[in-house]
Amino acid sequence: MTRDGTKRRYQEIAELLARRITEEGYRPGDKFPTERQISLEMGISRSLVREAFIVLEIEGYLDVRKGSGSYVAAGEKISLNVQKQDFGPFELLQARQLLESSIAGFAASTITKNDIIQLRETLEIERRAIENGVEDYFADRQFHLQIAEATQNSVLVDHVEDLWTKRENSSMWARLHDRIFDLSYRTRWLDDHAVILEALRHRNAEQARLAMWQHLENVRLTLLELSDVGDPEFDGYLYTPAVASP
Amino acid sequence: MTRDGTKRRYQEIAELLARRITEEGYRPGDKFPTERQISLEMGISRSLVREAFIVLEIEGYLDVRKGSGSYVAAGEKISLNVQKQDFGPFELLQARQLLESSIAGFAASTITKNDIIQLRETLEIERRAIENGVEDYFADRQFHLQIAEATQNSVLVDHVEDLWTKRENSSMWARLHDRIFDLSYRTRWLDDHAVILEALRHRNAEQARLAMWQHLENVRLTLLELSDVGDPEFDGYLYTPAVASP
DNA sequence: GAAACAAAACTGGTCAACCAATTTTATAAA
DNA sequence: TTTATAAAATTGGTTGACCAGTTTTGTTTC
Repeated sequence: MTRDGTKRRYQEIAELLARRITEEGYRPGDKFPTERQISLEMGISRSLVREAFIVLEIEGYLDVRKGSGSYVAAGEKISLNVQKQDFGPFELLQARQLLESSIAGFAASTITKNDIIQLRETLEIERRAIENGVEDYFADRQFHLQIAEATQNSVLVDHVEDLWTKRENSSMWARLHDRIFDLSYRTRWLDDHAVILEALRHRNAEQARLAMWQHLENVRLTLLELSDVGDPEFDGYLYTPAVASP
Repeated sequence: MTRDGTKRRYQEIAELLARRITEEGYRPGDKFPTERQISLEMGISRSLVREAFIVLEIEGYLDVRKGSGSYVAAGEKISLNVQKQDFGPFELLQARQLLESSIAGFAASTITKNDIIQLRETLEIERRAIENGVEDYFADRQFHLQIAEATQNSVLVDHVEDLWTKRENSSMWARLHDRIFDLSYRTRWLDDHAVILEALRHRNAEQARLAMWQHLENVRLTLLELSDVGDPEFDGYLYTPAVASP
């Protein structure tokens, strides 16, 4: 329906045809008249019928096959694939390993003294959080984000942000959350961060790339360890391998 | 999706446009590009765009008004996301150079024979398009996307898709569009693609990484050349350097 | 008669041209 | 300057022609 309440042409035709399917004894798998047949029958162009068919396909009434014809479907609604996706933690880590290590390497050539100072402050926040037994998800996230920001490329920043958003939306990761922050792994990861920072400070791209890779590899191994304790829900996520070391 | 898993064309386009609406900060009431604009931009007929618009209208993304245009509708699916981000072409290319070359390198270790065949087909579509002097934005996009898909990591696919979405939404890039597709550069880029494909076929990660880097460097140099003809609007975009060769 | 192959007649897919409603711009009158 | 009105430009709406896969049909061969 358009705003003023009038139906668009294709919508009208689609409703007519939908009624035909539901009220005239069509059953799933039955062949429906072709676009040409209906256009002749209704005295309209085939394009209009085609548009109506698209509606019927989306609404789950029809299954349209090129070269063959259209068939009555008994299906659920087809929906656009744009809603939030749920990525597995290992797939995510694989992607981070590949992308963030490249970004860290690049950042080594663009990083400023001020960036180093800010990273050092973030690291200190992380250290104190662990010391006090407080959760520090935000600082962890910020550390990685600041490295992306050091590239002075907003596209890269956007992508790293997206990686963390995906992680926050990952149902599997949410399930692991408690196990992760409960343990001493975070101390190791803090050391990892320090190594990365040192590499960046020396503007050593190769070393920064490797340090970031190793850090995420450590996270990956931790997750493997944690998810291996008998939770069958992780089947299918376990076999995503690490990317090769840079 | 049809029964055999392949998406119908209009659906592919609809998803592309839906992403554009949800992820690039369109707000209810905002005017959306016209059917003609998008058909030109994508190098496809308006009929295809029109079919995609019908899907978007049904799904509640768009409000289509005859004689006036299409407007973003106030539906649940519209994200409350803030302002539209407009990335500069050189910043985008820098990011692509860094990310896509890494991805190409990784893909060299995961690619299958079937992937190679499909890439070869895409390359052939590109070749024919150039031969006939026809624009084929989709094939170019698809080539890069297929490489990401060869990694079998949906996060990486998502990120490459996002890079192209950002490009489609880049106002600067839109301004350059005509100049780019008017020239013989596309032939060189086709050759670049062939070189990348060869490297992937030999499963040579180092070579694939380099070939992708070089390809995007060529695109970057072309853009530099085109934007250097006296358009003052490109100030500020010109100084984004290439990332170091891998 | 059965199997293999070729051709032709279907099918949906894509396109460019034209139609009709709306918006914008130009012009004239107040 | 403001308003009214008409013309032009821009938008989505509709059409018929042609393209590209499928299915059916006809022919050949054994």
